[in-house]
Amino acid sequence: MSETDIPDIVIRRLPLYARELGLLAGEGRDFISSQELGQRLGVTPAQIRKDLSYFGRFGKRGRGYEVVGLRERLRTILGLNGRVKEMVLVGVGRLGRAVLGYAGFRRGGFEVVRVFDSDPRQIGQEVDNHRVADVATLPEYLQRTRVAMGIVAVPAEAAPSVIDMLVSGGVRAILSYAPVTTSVPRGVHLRQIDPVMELESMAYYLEAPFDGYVEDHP
Amino acid sequence: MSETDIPDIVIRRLPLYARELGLLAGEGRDFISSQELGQRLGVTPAQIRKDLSYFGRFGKRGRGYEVVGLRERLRTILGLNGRVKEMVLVGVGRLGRAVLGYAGFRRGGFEVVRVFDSDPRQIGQEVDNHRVADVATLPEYLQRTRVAMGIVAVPAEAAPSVIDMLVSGGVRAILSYAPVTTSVPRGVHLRQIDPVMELESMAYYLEAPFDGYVEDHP
DNA sequence: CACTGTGAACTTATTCACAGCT
DNA sequence: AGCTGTGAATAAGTTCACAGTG
Repeated sequence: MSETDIPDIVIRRLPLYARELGLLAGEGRDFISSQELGQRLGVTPAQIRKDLSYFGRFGKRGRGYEVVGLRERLRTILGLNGRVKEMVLVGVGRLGRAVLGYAGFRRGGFEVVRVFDSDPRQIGQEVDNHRVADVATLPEYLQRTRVAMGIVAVPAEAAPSVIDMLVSGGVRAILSYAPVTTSVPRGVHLRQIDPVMELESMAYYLEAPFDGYVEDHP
Repeated sequence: MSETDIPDIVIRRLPLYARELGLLAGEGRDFISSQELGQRLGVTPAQIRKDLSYFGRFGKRGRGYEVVGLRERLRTILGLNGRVKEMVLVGVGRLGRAVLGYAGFRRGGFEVVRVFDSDPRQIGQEVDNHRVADVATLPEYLQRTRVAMGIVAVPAEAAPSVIDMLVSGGVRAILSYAPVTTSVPRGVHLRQIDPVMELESMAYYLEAPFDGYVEDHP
């Protein structure tokens, strides 16, 4: 059972489960059934059980899942129980600074270890305890350190070339905030966060603001 | 053909198409085939054609799609060609301020029209040209203005109650940055942005950092 | 006996493949 | 000739339903 035969959509739900189990642990809860966990997450119990079954048998029949234990298992599966995951950040404009200051990364076990920018006015500045490095030094840095994750917070125009640099440098997981599609080789994982696209798609449901868009159907 | 029989997954791709068409228009491109558009977006041409066919026949056989025209059509379908979409923002901590300062919303035709917080130290302050209002006044404000979209940038603990207030006030599209699952009634659309979850799921692919997670399989 | 784990059934989504236009 | 638009075929994902078990 190699990791690649597990659907990505399943992998993406694991952090959701882990997150909720963390909350449950905080509430002092010992066991939880797929039924109740599903209710809290808006997911069917069968889906949770099926998802977990890709990785093993973690439940106790008649009892459910041990909250802390399952959370640990999931974090181990995700590779999150080793040391902090180091990331580079490219772009320290408004957005990059917000990312750098976001405490959630640190709390989740991710840490920005070096920040880069191409703007001469930024390079050399101190931002949130990081000296901003010239993006020209990024390849050398990646070569040397083998950092495997990167965050892209540069304008759309700059994003493709930045992403190329990251990929060439061996970065295999990239989170991009730039509103542009960029292709990456197989084996490299790129996730985009674009709040505007989320809003745009929700706008569709606000009302039928148009009528007869099918008027030219035969 | 009511809007509700179009799969949500199709609706979510429309902004992606519209975004790319905007870029193409900027490049002065007149027509594009589903083939080439698909290549640029990492989507199959058949998928693009099928998606568009839910709404009408927008292409010219032998030529492809008229770039500006299709973009306008898509934006109209999404309800984005009317006036600016007004939103409330709840939470003006670090994250909320970053959201407020993000120029992409304005560019995309979305505007934060009022900001709220529960922290007495924030209430009354001026943030990015907005006077921060007490979240206690949110219900009254929604009642009066009928603003239909909201952004939630409060800590996880506070998010469920804030989301409830928005829903009660008639907000039907909510973008939440809080790392917590909250259920909303049918008809209300909630999208969550959680960069940590994205990173966590990508971490899985970084390497097989574990071996034998199936050791207790039969 | 209340739950999990899981094949089988079903549903949804994607891709194929080609007729039909321009 | 080169593309779209679309039913039909295929693939992927979800849910059912129930045997098995602590």
